[in-house]
Amino acid sequence: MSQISLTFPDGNSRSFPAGVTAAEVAADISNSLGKKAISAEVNGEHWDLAWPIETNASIAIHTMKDDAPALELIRHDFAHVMARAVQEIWPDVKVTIGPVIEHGWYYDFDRAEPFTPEDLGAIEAKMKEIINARDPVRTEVWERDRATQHYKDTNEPFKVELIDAISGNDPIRMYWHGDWQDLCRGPHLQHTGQLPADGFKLMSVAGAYWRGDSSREMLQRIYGVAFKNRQDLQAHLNFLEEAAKRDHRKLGREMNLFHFEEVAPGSVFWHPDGWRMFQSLISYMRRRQEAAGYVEVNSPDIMDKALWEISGHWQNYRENMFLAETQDDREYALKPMNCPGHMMIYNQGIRSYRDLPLKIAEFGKVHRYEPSGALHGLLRVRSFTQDDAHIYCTPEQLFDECVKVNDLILSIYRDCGFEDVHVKLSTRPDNRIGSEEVWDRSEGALQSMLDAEGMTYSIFEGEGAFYGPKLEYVLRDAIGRDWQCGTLQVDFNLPERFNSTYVTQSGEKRPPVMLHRALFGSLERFTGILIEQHAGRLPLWLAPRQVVVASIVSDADEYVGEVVEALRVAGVRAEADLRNEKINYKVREHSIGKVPVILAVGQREVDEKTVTLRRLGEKRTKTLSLDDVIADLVQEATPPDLT
RNA sequence: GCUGCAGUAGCUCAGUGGUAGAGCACUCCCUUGGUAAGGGAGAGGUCGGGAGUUCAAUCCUCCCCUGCAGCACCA
Repeated sequence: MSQISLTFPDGNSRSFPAGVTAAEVAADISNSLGKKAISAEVNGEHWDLAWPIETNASIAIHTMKDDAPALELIRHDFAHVMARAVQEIWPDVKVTIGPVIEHGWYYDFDRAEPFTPEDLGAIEAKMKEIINARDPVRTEVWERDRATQHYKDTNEPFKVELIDAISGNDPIRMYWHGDWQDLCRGPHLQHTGQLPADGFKLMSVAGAYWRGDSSREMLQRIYGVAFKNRQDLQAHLNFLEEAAKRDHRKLGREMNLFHFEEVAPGSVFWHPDGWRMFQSLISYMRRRQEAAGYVEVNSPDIMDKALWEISGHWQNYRENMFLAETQDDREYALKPMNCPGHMMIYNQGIRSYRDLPLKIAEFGKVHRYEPSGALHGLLRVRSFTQDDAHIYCTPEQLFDECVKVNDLILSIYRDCGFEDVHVKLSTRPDNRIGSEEVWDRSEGALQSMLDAEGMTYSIFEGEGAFYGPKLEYVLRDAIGRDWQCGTLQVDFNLPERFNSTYVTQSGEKRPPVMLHRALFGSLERFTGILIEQHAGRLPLWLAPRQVVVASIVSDADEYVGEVVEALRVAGVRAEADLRNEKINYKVREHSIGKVPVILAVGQREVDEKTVTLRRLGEKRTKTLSLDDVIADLVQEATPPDLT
């Protein structure tokens, strides 16, 4: 029998017979490790204890103390145990796939009747039975034909299709949890008793397309969360509860920022305070862009179909456009994007290489008929304001301009309180315009910039815009859903479609390279994310209501007026609350409204010409001279780019 | 758009085959109270829209609209 050499994390190597299992290796190291082992890492691959090792390899043994592999196994075994429970209760249900996701797993089932909340309770109970039974887990590699025939015999058509999709080189692996079998690449635990019976919870049922394809069957997906123990589970459930309080739709109501109406689904009615926050962001961005050499323009909201035919939107994007009906026989559309308007501005007059890079910016409101199911508060709307800009430059300037945009985005996000930003590079989609060579150049420009800047990013094949690849700067909402905010896109196509040119040094006409970029992305979405990020407790410069001056006794009313006036003169947004209510009541109400600073004024403050300051969320109060408070607040309310 | 769930006062929600209730918010009165709800009174609803079943529909059925969760989509 041939021998192989296994190298352990400490650098030592030992010789084992080829085909030794990870379980045998663990037991060989020590009895206790043999008992505690749950899986291994072999040459970087998560390895089932039962799998044989055939070649020289590096190996590490995992126990339940290793969080990442332990949770991976627990969640994956839960997926199987849940599927088994479902099929034990409803034998006719067809199984499909059940992967591990963040915090848990899901499993997709094909069943005629919907799962109800009561069903979830029954499934949970059955799962606990399976866990208590401590059924052994075992695995075998099967021949393709045998596996296919097996699933035909057991009437599991989805599994047959899955086997077809497994590449010829990969083993077709079967797993059993007790007598229940599933096709699975593994690895898994050793028996169902290793699962924490009080560490999981079934969360929800929702529809999901088979293989993510909207033309295929809609299955029923059951989501579960799982942790190593009851405490971790409870901590997660608490987190979700807390996150729900940060939902911008709820805070938007409590802070009286905006609302939605049935007459305009997906469009925002901004209230005075919400609009103030919105305008603070625009003012800030306007200053940042001016400092970065942009010029601001404004282009029409409604333009003739002819323009959209040139840009390609009519052919590629019409189902998402709002069309405008009029008395005349021309066809108009509301702009879904600002770029064609900017092309018209670029094309006025003759451009010289001396004009480049030309950076045209617009706070442009665009309208897109988004699918009804996609709408989501401020985060996905049908009309929104982009902090849009198009940079026209020479091919030689392209790289530097990409670097500048990247730096600007990161700087702005930092100012707004976002430190970690996920960057996605989306490459050429199936539905696209432009030659392969142009796409190569565009994608290359973005990627080389990212590499040069030392950014970490992930690549999403085929998810680019129809006219060019894009970088997406992604921020997370309160419960961990990702939203694209900033974007940077390279476009060699539009300038050609619009016959845009500039005159080079040698006097010939060339099409410029065009960059599409938005930093906030959508002001509406960014506002929503900001609210969730700060749980409504916005930094003073963004808070629509900065200070409320509240009287404690009516004898202080006149002085309250003086304090408000002094604050306003100093540029701080202040308002008086003279209502005939107790200070407790006023504090509670303005706290719910997320007013950052409450200045309470009673007889004492009147006599001493002071104010008593209370910060949102703090119990502690401080009595200070009015002048000191104003100086501090003015400083604090200054936007980060002006400090 | 798809699957499932929901829509009753401004908000949060209860309720019934015989045209409706609570708390908070709102208005008025009393109260001048020191940091997250002081007391009382009053006003407020075509029960999302339409059709059907029924002597009678907010309640049952169907269609539509809107929202929520997920999927698909997201230039």
